[in-house]
Amino acid sequence: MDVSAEIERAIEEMERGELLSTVWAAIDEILADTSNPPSPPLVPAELELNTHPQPVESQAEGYGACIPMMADPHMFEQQNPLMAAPTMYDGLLCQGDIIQPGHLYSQAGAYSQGQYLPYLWPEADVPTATAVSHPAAAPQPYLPYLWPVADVPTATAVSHPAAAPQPCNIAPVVKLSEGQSLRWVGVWNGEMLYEVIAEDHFAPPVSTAPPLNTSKSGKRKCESQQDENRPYVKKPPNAFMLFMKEQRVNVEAELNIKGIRTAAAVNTVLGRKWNSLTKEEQAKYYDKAEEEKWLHAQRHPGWTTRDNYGKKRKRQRKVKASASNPEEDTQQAKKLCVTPVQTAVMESSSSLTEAPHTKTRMMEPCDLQTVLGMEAPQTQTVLVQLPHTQTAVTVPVFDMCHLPQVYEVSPASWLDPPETASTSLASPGPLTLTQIESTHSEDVGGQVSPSDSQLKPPSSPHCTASAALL
DNA sequence: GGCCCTTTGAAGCCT
DNA sequence: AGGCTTCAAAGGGCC
Repeated sequence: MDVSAEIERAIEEMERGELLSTVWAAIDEILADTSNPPSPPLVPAELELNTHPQPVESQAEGYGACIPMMADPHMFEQQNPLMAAPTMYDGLLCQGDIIQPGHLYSQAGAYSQGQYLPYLWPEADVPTATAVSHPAAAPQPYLPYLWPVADVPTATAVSHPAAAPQPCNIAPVVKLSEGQSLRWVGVWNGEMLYEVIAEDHFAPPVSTAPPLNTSKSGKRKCESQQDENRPYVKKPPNAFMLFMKEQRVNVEAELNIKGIRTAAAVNTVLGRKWNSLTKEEQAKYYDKAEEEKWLHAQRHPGWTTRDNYGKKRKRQRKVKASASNPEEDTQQAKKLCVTPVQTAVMESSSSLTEAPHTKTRMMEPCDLQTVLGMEAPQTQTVLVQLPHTQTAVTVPVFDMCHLPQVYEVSPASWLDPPETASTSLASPGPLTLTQIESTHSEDVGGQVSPSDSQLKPPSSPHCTASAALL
C-alpha cells in the first residue's frame, strides 16, 4: 500500500480536523499490522508535555513576531498554561556533534524581547512544569512540541484526563525547516517513526498567539510584518548592543537619573565605557555578537539586513537633507517598494536544496542546521543525531528545567549516505527518534566547555570563548 | 501612534 | 572602493 499517496490524497480532500483524525486513524491501522500497535508515547509526569498541535506560523519567531513565550516567561501562566510545559520545539540548533541544551545560554546579556533567547531567559523566571495547570479545555498551544519516546527509561507514565486523546492532538511534530516538519507516525520495530511533512499539513487554522513585541518600538506598524506574509525579523545585535544590554542597568543605577532623554544619556555613557574597554574585554562581546549572528542565521535562513532596510524609518531625520527634494522622496519610496520582491526571492531560495548566499548566511560548517531550520524559540534542547552525517543537532523544547532526555534521530530508510545534509533531507525517509542519553536541569545557567561542543558557530577574529556558551 | 535622542557596529545602498 | 544611511536597544519627550 502506498501510504504516502493515500495520505496526500486524504489531505487534499479533507478539512483539517477531519484530515488529521483520519490520517491518524489510517496510520494507526497501518501500523497495527506490524509488531505492536502504536500508541501515543506516554508522558513522564515530570515532563507534562504539551499534547496539542502547534500553529506553525506562530513559530516564526523574531523579535517582533508572534512567539508569545519569548516576550515574557510569565505569559505561560497568564495566557496558556500549557505553554509552560515542555513543548516540542520547532527548530533545530546545531552547534556540534554534541549539542548543548539551549538553556545553557541563560546568562547575562539576555535579550529582552526573546529574539536572543539563549541569553535571555532569567533563570528565576524559567517556568516550571510544577506551576502548570492543565485545564480540561486547554487552549491551543502556540508551538509544536517534542514528544518523549515511549521507552524513555526515566519516564513515568501519566494520564492526562483533561487532554482528550484525539489523534490529531497527540501528533508530535519537529520542525525541520521552513515548510517541513517531522511528525511522529508510530512505532516500527520498537522505534519511533517520524515522517517528514509539509507544515501546512499540520498547521492549525489560526494562531492565537498575542504579539510578542510589546515594547514601544514594537508598536511600529512597519515592524509588525516583514511583508504581508512574513513577520518582521530584527537584526541580530552587534557587540556594542550586547554590551549596552548588559551594562545598562549598572549605568542607570550609577547615574541615578530620570526624566529627559534618560536612555540617550545612558547610551552616551555606555559609549564612553565601551571605548574605555580593552580589546580583550570587548572581545567577549564580539564573541557573543558572532554567536547571535550565527544563531540568527540559523533561525532565519535567507534573511539579511536588506529585508529591514528602509522599513523602519518613515521620515527623514532632522539632520538629514530636506525631504522636499523630489528625487530624495523618490529614492526613499524605492527603498520601501522593492524589498518585498527581494524578500520573496530570498525566501524561495532558502530551500532544502539551495540556500541564498549572503553576507550574513553562514553555511559552513552547519549546512545541516540551516537546512533543518531554526525558526523557533528555544528553552530546552534535546540531542538529535543524524547517523550518516555523524552530526547532531539540538531540538529545543519548552521549559528549561525539565525534559532533560536526549534523543537520537535515525532515519528508518536512509539508504544512501548523503553527500550533504541538504540532499539527504530533501527526500528523507521516516525518521526515528529515540533517547540516547540524559542531561539534567542542573545545567541551567551553566557553561559547557568547548570540548563538549564539536560544532560551533564560525569563530570571529574576536572569538576567544564563544564555544563555552555552546 | 510613532519618531527623536544617543551610542557603536554591521551591513546595505549609492556614487 | 569609499562614504553615507539604516537599524539594532532603551524609554521618556515631543509632535
